[in-house]
Amino acid sequence: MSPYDPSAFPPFAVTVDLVVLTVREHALCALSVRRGEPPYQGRWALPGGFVRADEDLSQAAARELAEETGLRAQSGAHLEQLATYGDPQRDPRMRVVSVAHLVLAPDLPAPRAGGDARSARWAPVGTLFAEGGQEPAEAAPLAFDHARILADGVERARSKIEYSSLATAFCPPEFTVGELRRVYEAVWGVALDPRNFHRKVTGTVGFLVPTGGTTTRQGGRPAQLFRAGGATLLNPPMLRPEV
Amino acid sequence: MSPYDPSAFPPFAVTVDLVVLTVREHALCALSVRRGEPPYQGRWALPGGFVRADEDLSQAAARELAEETGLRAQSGAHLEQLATYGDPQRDPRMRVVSVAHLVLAPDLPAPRAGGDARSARWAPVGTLFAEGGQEPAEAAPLAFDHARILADGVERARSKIEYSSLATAFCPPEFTVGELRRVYEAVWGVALDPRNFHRKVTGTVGFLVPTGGTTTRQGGRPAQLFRAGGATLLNPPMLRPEV
DNA sequence: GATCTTAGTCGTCTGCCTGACGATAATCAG
DNA sequence: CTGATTATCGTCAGGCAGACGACTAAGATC
Repeated sequence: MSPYDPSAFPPFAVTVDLVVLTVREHALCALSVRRGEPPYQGRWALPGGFVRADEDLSQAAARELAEETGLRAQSGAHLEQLATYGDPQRDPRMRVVSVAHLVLAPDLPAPRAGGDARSARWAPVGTLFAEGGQEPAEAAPLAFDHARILADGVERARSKIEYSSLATAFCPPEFTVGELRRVYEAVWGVALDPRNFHRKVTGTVGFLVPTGGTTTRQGGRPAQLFRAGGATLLNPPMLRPEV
Repeated sequence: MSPYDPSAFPPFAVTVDLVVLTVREHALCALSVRRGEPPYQGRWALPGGFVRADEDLSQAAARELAEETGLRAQSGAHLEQLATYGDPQRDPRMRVVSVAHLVLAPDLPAPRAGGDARSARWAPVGTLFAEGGQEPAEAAPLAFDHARILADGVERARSKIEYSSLATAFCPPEFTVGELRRVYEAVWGVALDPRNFHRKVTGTVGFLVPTGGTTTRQGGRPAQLFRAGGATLLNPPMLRPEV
C-alpha cells in the first residue's frame, strides 16, 4: 500500500455513532450513555467510538454496539447505516467525521455500561430532543450534534416501518398482532384501529407467519403468535395516519 | 482545538464521490470521468475528491460537482447525501472513507472535464453496471467500488421519485406533463399510461403549478407548461408498476 | 357462577384511488 | 385534406383503507 503524499489531504478521525431504538412501555426509547470525559463530560450522548484501522464501518458499528451495550446485532436486532456527519466544528478537539448507524432492537434487559461510558440508559425519545417545536424535557441536550443524529434516526425508523417489515425488529422472536400494533403506535405516536390493523398485517403475504401457539400475556382473549415472515418490503405499505 | 492523542485513533482520508444522474434521450445517464492517474488509470470512475480541512461534507460535494462538471447545485439540481463506503480494502493506497452524494440534474450541455480527470461523459447507467444479472456492456467496470455506489444511487433515485416530487429535478424549470412522464419512464425503465399519469400528477396538490404557457416542442397538440410546486412529499405516492 | 373487563378476530359498508381504455382536441407533415 | 402524434378528458370496474358493528375467549370481580 503506497501512501498518498500526506500533504495532499487532511487527516480525519472517523467514528461510528449509534442510534439504538426500542419500544418500552408504549414509548419509543433511545439508548444514551453518559460521557465520562471531556468534552461534554457528564452529558448524555449516543454510544459510539473510533473506527479501527482494519475494520469496515458496519463491523465497527456492530462492535461498538456489543461493547457499549452487550447487544449482538444478530440477536433479532436490525442494523443499518443512517447518515454521515462531518461538520468541521462538530467536535471541538479535531476534525471528526461520524458515520451514524441505526439499530432497532426488541425490548431488552437493562443495558450495561462499558467503554468510556459511566452509565447507559433507555430514555423516551421525546425527552432527548425537541419534537414539534417543543423543548426537550431535560435540561441538558445531547452532546455534540447527537440530537440531530437521533432525530434523523427516529425519522428514518418512523418512515421505514411504513413500507418495510422492520417493525418486527422491535418485537421478540414470537409476538402477537397486538404487540406489533403497539410497536407502530409507539413509533408513530398515534392510535391505530385494532381491526383494520389486524386485517392489514395478516393479509399482507410474507409479513407474518403463524407459529401455531397462542398467548394471553396481554390479558383478554388469547392471541395467535407469529414470527416475522420473509418479506422485507410491504406492498402496499402500511399507511401512517395524517397528523 | 486540543487534539486527541494521535495514537488513540487511526488517520483516515475522507473523500466525496458523486453519483450525478440525468435523463437524456429517454435513458437514465450517469456522469463518469476517466481517471488520469493510478490506481485504475484510464478507467472510468465517479467524480469526486478529498474533503478539505475546513469544509462540510455537502460543501465538498458541491465544490467537486462544480469543479469537475461546471454544474452549480443551485441551478435546479438536487444534491443529497447517499451513503458512506469505508471498506478497508476499497482503495489500494490507504484507508479512504468516501461519503457518496447523489445529484439529480436536468439534461445539460456536455460536461467539461476538470481536476485530475482527462475527460467526462454521460453514459446510460445500464452500460456502467450490471442490472438484473446482466453483464455491463463495457469491458472495464468502474474503478474502486464505484459500480456499487452507482447502483445504490440509481436505486435511491428510482425509489425516491415514487414518494417525492424529485423527478422534477430532472426537468428544466418549465416542463410539460409528457416530459415529466418520460422522466419516470426513463428512470424506472417502464412505459406508463399517459392518461392515468396526467390525471395523477395534475391531481396531486402542490406537485405541479401551471405557468400559463404552452409548448409544442414534442410535436402534436400543444401541452401546458408547469413549474415544480412546493410539495416535496407526494401523498399518495406514484406507484412503480410491478416488474 | 354471573357479570364485567380486556383483547383478539371476523365482517360489512362506503369512499377513494388505480389500471384499463374509449373519445376528443390541437398541432405538424405530407 | 389526411394521417400521425401528442395532450387531455371521461368512464368503469376492482382493490384497498377507514369507520365501525358483532362475536369470541380469557381473567377479574362480585
